[in-house]
Amino acid sequence: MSRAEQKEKTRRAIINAAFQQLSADKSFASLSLREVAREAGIAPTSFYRHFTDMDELGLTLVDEAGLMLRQLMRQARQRIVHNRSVIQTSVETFMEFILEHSNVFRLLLRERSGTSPAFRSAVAREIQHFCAELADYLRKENKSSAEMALIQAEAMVILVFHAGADALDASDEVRQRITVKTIQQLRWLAGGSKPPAG
Amino acid sequence: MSRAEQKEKTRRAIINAAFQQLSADKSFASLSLREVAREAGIAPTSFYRHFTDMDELGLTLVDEAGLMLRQLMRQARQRIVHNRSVIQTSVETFMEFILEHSNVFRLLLRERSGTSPAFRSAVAREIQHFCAELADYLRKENKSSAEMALIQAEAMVILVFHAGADALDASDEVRQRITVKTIQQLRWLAGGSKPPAG
DNA sequence: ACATTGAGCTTACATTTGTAAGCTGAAATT
DNA sequence: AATTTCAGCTTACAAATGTAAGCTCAATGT
Repeated sequence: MSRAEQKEKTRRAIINAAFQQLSADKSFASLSLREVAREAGIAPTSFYRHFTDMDELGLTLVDEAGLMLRQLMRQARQRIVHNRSVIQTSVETFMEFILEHSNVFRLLLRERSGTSPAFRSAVAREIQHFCAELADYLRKENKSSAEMALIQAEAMVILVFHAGADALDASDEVRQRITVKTIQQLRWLAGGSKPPAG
Repeated sequence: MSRAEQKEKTRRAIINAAFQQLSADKSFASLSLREVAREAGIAPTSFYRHFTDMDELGLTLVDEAGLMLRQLMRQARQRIVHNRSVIQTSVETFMEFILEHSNVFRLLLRERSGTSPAFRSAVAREIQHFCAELADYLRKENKSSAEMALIQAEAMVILVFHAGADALDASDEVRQRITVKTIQQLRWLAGGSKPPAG
């Protein structure tokens, strides 16, 4: 294995170790460099060959999370075409998606209002991308102004993220209830002037 | 000073110290027992005369926060009677209120999706009270079902809390924009079937 | 072929943390 | 007046943390 390959592999190991340690009971701030290094299978000091800081690692994780958001968006769009209600499909897709990438979404939700300014703005940027894409869709769909569409999208994203985070800790049954609830909330936002049924 | 009085005073000193150390850049989880004790002006080990744990202190803070929510609710209601739009008055009241108790609201928002299950459920309980009261109001106002009213209230509370936390770090001008945005979002939730103006 | 590079290692150290053990002195009780 | 209680103190320690210094040795460059 080439040196560059090996280095990349270790880098991934660090990133994956960090993601793995993130959970319902463990925030990024509570991770220690040593713990991450241990999980990644390297010496604590070797960490510095890849990141100057835990903060730098954190920002990398946020970037990674942004990627997943875009992946989620694509997946949702694909399903929308040949299905029923847009909102229902989107929320259900979201719920399925976060089950596979739970820690990513918890990271975003927490660091959005977390303690590090650098993190907050990095997360804000990623979520803004996501909102902007959603707003674009809404604007075309509803023929609303760009400004209103963005405000609408932001509200939707916050609600869905929160609902998602709640759903992660819930039983299947409760998750189903959360999904229904969220769909209802989004329908109101989508413009209560429309008839309630999908 | 009686012994009981003195003890209560120290207890308050600890609680206040904790609240003071909470800020945009410092979450509860990142507080240390020693730091809090130092700020409260007592020896680290004296802390245990009042709380068995940092966790127990944290739950006390959450209770305190619940109290403030009720206070906020009262204040908002008073203003509603002799004013214009309910939503606008409420959001503006909220924004003013959190400027005075910023750390309290940050605590609630963070621990709502934070790392400790005990905290999460404590916060959830307090916020549920708040939501329930709001839902009750909405139900009477809109003649909607209790279930729908609660779902509506929950969405409103999440949006307002997030907006509030964002507003805390913003300039007056940006805060104004956030307020307007939030009012718009709540109007949609309140039932888009009504005419848009207040 | 030899020299350089650099990823990962070991060792080491100063800090900070939570908390155990036990003392003190003033308030409360008898 | 004598005794008990207990809030707060000092001292002490083990564990964990971030990170500096410097070694190793295989992959690269010449």
